[in-house]
Amino acid sequence: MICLTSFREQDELKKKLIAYDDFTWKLSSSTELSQGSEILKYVGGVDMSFCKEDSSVACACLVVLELPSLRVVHHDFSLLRLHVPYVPGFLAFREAPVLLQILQKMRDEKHPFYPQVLMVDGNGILHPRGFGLACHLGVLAHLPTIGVGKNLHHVDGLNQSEVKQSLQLQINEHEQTITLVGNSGITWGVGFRPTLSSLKPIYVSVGHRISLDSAVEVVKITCKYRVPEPIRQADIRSRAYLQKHQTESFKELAVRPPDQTEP
DNA sequence: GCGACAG
DNA sequence: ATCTTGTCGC
Repeated sequence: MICLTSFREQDELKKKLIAYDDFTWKLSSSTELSQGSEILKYVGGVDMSFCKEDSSVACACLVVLELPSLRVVHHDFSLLRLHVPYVPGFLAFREAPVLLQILQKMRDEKHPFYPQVLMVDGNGILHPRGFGLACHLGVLAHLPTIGVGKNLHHVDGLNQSEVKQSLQLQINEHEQTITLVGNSGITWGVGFRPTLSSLKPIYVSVGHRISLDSAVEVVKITCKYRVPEPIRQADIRSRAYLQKHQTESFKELAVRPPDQTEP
């Protein structure tokens, strides 16, 4: 049930949104060979998979990859039953709580691989009210986040086929980007074709504490395939975890009939 | 008015 | 999100 409180919560959290670079690390490709300043090394990714038999049973996954090798150095899972439905524009209310929990667990343990930036499968400010899952999670975790959508959320006149057409017209290089400017003139994000073979673009937008330009840079250096590795790995691993623990998870998460106290 | 709408 | 086989290509 989506009501005013959800709407207001997004508005409240949105006041804390930071849409510029607010971190100390640099990309290793950075021109200024930083003396003493840290390099971006640990990139996180989150995703969730759902049970085909019961779509309320889900597995949330957090992975951390090491740059520049793109090797997975950490992963963690959470198997749970969701009680909040998916409603377009309110994805965060369904997925953010678990993802936040997994992140906090890692931070509380003072894990050495705690991510410097997190990639989220879901949009950032590319959202009807400018506050998608990536923003929501970023603000709550106080972590730089990048929104990555595999489909375009139709906002401000933005349209999937037009974006594709525009990218087609670019007879440019291999990887192609197009700035997503809506009817109002607002820049919502970037459409991006990571590889030659991927006709379908991905949609990158600011999550929290990062600029669009930096977000796109990070996406570029993490793309082996169409979907950036951190998200792709979280996707693969959450799905595998769900399948491997399918039998057990059904027992644990099964809805049992209410306890009947025998007289 | 109808349809479209991240995962 | 999930349902789904083969198939073309490096």
